[in-house]
Amino acid sequence: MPNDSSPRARAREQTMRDIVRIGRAHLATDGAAALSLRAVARDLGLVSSAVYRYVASRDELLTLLVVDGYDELGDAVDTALASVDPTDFAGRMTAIGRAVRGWGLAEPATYALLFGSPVPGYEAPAEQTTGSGVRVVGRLVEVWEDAWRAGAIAVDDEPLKPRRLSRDLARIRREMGLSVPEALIARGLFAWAALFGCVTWEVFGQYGTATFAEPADLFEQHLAALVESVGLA
Amino acid sequence: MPNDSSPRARAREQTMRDIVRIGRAHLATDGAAALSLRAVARDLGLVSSAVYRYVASRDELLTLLVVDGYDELGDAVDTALASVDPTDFAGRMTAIGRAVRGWGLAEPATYALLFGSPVPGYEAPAEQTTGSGVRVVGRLVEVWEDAWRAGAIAVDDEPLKPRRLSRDLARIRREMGLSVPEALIARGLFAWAALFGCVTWEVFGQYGTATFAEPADLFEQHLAALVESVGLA
DNA sequence: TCGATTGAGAGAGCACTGCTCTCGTTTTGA
DNA sequence: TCAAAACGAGAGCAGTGCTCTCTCAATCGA
Repeated sequence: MPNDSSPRARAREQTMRDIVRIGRAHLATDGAAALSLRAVARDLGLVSSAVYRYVASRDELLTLLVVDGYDELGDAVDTALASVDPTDFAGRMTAIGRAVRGWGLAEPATYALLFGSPVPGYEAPAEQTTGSGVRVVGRLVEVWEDAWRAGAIAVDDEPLKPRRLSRDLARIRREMGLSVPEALIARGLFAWAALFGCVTWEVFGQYGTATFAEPADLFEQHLAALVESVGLA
Repeated sequence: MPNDSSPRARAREQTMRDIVRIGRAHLATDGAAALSLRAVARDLGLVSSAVYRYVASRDELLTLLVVDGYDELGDAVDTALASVDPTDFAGRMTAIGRAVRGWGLAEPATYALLFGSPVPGYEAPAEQTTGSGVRVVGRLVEVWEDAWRAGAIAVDDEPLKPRRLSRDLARIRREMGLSVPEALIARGLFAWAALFGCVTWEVFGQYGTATFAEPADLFEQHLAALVESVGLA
């Protein structure tokens, strides 16, 4: 086993970084389905079989890019949150939404890899991706939890119907150590899915022929609806 | 030119139907990216080059499947609407939502083709797909328009800010001949994107490890939030 | 009815893909 | 110093989309 700081180990790390970098570039220009290990190898100046020393398969390269994407999105959200007053709960939620939209529009191919169609025959291995994948929703939950504790959210505190749903939500509440009521968890799950729905709609061009001078204006309206949907002022 | 009802023409139509049918089967089992003209040809008992007599390219087969999918989804929505009291506006909107979710869960691969990542290098030709693609949102608009005319929707009738957004919404209103106020158009666009966001989240498994005894229960909560978001009782 | 045109299918072939295997060469750690 | 490990190259297999040419049958006009 080579030492961690041996020339060979450092060269290996550099090659790994190059593979991810070139892979990201191909992803951005050609999309996930067209991502080719052979093309990455060519750009690296290697023969195709050589990259299999670093990446076990095309799917593993996809996993690397998935983790890379989740991390970058998480960083974008955290950066946006850094300049928001922590007691401005609606502002924090809005900032998260804007950050997700901004990153999605800037990196549509990676966004599609994370939130678009599952690549057939490929399932992102949970142990490698969930850690980075839950960062955004984690930040959202933090906002709702903080807002609830501060009494800034108006929502019913009664159990939802039917009881089996109430049980599931209560279990999630317990497992995550939350103090927000069940109804807010349900509303949070809605807001989470709806937020990405709005961003996906715009990134994938599903609005179709409807054109807007400044699409961000419409998104701000959507954000207001999202903030409203969880009972934030 | 062969007659429209000549044996050759009828055989050709049958072969076209077979191609779409087999293509749908492969789509369902292997996904869009793995859709292979050669495999379709094998299942048809033809050599690969022969199917090019019917379908110009793999992308054209995808287009056929896109149109087929939009039509099937539109039929599902129309069927669901047929058994709803037309004056029950919230019920109509709920029925549309349930139909979209039900179809998406039943046909995840086709759903992914329509609402997931755009296939790289492939853009669905608008002239062939938009006709079927706007059916669902068309039904939604009908509900909101009817509800507004019946006075069943509570929403501000003042122009939205900024003015450039107001102009765009007013233009859409004029072009579609709507009587609903601008704010309701914006809320409708939100509800549209959010609805498909919720369905996509479930079809693509983005809820992750959070499990529900009956996911439909959660979706019903989401539907309530959607109905609420457009100002319907 | 006959000849020309058209459509359909088969087969070969090109360039590409993911991936495996073997073969030398270089670097590493004991 | 030397065996082991890592590395890169190359060949090869099976699959892909797509094009080209060939043959044969169906169709249509005169």
